[in-house]
Amino acid sequence: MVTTGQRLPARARLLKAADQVLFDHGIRATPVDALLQQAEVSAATLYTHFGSKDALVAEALRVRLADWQGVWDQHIVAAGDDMGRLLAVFDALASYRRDQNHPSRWCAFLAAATELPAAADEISAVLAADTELLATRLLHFSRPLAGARAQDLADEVLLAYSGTLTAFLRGYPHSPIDVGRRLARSAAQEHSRS
Amino acid sequence: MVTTGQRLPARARLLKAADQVLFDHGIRATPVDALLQQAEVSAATLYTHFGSKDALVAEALRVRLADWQGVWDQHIVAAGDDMGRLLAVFDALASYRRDQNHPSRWCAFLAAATELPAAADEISAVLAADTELLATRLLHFSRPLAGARAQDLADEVLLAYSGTLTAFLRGYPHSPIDVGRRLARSAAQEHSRS
DNA sequence: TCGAAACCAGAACGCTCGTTACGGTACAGC
DNA sequence: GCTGTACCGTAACGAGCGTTCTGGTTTCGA
Repeated sequence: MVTTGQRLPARARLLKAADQVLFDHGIRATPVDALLQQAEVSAATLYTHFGSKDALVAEALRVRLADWQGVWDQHIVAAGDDMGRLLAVFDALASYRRDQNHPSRWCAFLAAATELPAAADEISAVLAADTELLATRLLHFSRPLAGARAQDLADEVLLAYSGTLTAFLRGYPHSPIDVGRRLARSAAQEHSRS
Repeated sequence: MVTTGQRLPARARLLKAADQVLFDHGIRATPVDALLQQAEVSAATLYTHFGSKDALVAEALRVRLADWQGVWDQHIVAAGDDMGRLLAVFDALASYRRDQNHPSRWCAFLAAATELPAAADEISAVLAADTELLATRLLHFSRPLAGARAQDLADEVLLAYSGTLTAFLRGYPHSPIDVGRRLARSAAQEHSRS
């Protein structure tokens, strides 16, 4: 969190602007000029740093994934018990969305995969990495709660999490994170009961 | 299901082609020419019938919503009990995806809203209609199972359903419909227990 | 102080795409 | 047979966008 009045270097400004504009108004709907204007950067600078709009998008997505992972980490260590660690992904989502001062329509990775179906592997790879991260961690946290059926529970929590994200796009229901957490908790209880 | 060798009229061919191509390769990624080629129709015909690509997209989405609703209807009447009616949406989804001979990446309405964020109201209205349909019906079927907390249950099932759709986009988990159904069932049981 | 590297504004290029225009053909109803 | 309607293939237009180019200015370490 840099709070000095110093201007960030051009590359950082571009990434920040991309994160702010791209995932709110839409990736394809945002022309390069809008990014340049937001970042107060010239076109030549963008292309010397990144080479193409797609490459900038990919890098912005990677940064975002790393940020999101960091926020999730914090909520995992702050959790008190096994159930708390499993459900930490929902607290992290609430925290991540609260902390970013610019809105995101829903999930940058899912949106990118939808908007750029034939995109370079670089871009779709970030969604794959996000899914991989979710699947691995949720399986890990499911084990102490569901034992042999941990995989089933992990799949269910991943679905609840994805459903929460999609609810932002639908604009319904109104507190999707609460609903998703409830859903995940009842799934966990269902598995730990048997 | 027309099985005659007769060629469909141009308007119907266009709608069919739109449904086949648009929601697989992506709406923005599919140029008008690809639709014309698939439908074996000239450009002039498209524009006399629909006026614009966006209008064709909107109409194709409306047709799709009506089709989907019809499939869902069938599975509702075929269901045997309250729980079956609530979960019929998952059976309908499985049936709908099986019956269409062309693949859909995930959900046409959610994809359209993502790809065309600033689209004419016509297009975003279809996602709103889909959400409205889901919310209304799920609330209706939740009542006999959850009574006063029917709204909570309906919200949860909608999230499970949305999560299932999103899982297709992620490519994970591998049988999202089964996972979604399990999630919805345990939510329903949780509510009927209390 | 010098020189290189980073950066700027703006114009220009080339391509894609949605849309329209043009001239011609098949065919239904009167 | 005539006429109008629906449709065809193709060419052209115009706008938007990603990318590159040009020429000049700032920044900053040696």
